[in-house]
Amino acid sequence: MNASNASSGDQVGRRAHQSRIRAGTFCAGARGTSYSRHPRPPVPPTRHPSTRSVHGSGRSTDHPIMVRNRSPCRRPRTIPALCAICGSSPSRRRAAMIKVSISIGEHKANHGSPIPFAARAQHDGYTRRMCGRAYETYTEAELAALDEHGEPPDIDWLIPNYNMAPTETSPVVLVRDDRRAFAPFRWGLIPGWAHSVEAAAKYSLINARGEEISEKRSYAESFQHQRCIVPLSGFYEWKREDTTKRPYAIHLRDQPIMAVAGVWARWQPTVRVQPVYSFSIVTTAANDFMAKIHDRMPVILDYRDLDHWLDPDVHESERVQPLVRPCPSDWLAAYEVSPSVNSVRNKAPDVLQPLTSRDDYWPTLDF
DNA sequence: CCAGACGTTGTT
DNA sequence: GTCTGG
DNA sequence: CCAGACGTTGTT
DNA sequence: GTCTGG
Repeated sequence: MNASNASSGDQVGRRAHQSRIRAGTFCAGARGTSYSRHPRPPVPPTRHPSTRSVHGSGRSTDHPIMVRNRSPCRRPRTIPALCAICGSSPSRRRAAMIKVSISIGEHKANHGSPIPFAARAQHDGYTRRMCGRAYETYTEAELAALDEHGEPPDIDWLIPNYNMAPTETSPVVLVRDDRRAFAPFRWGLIPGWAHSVEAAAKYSLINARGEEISEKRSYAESFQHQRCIVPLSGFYEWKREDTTKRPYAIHLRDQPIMAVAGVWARWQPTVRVQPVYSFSIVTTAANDFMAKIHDRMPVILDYRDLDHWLDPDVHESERVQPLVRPCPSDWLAAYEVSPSVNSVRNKAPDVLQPLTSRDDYWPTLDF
């Protein structure tokens, strides 16, 4: 039986799927989940993807009741002690300090830059816009292509994810005890020395620029000793034009699985807690095909290079770095999808449906 | 030496 | 505007 | 990547 | 853990 195809079982399947994802454990027992190779998603329901409510809380300071009702018991409104530099509230600073383990002094010291605040926000650019969404619809049988003996892995946690976002769990392939192994890792690298998962997330370690990965403190160790493959059916990329952004699904023309280069890490704050295994996707400049959509792309490896990439004994940058390059353009194809994929909450297969006809499908042969 | 950071993309 | 969570 | 939150106190 | 900045 095929859970993702049965329309009556769709709701149930989806709910179970989501709760499994929410659980966020890396060995969550999603037993016996199977799905077809190329699921035929149901017709997309009409959606209003990004209708944002603009109105405020509905309570303003000049609300008649608020003005009239000045009982003597009421405490005068006090202005919270906002940071004079960044304007952050005490609670926000406290939260930040707890999470990142910084002191008040550090908080203030962080404002040492001579660049005015508004400009600094852009200059420092703690924003995240990158290769940040993917999908995984392959089967155990298809994963055999990544196995060293060409055998399908014996795993019971493989779940289709039509809209995979950072913090979610993905299968990775790595070398463990001298052999390739499949394991469910969290997307977003958490280096072993990170103070917390949240603190690591602040640095947006979901992508590693391949050009400088060996020199970055957050990645160098992983790049040297802990490389992995992230098997993706494809990934989403948003093409920006003027003020619009339209999502595309990008996939291989000839293979159901792209072997994306990744690096992984193990994080274990104390011996009492379970370690968290996580990964980051290595990115590189866009090839000609991808450049039509975006200027960056994940490193997609040739299957013949998997051993080389995964080999923990290969640690010299000169031997690994050559693999970090854009794949040939003619490996790829793409098509536009509905903006419903924008929301990570939309997990149903229909986010993969071509937006209109196949007219906007971009086989590489178009070049 | 110690303290503190450790990142990406896109846009300016 | 900026940060967090998925 | 995008969407959505962004806060406190005191009481259950 | 390792590098950078003061």
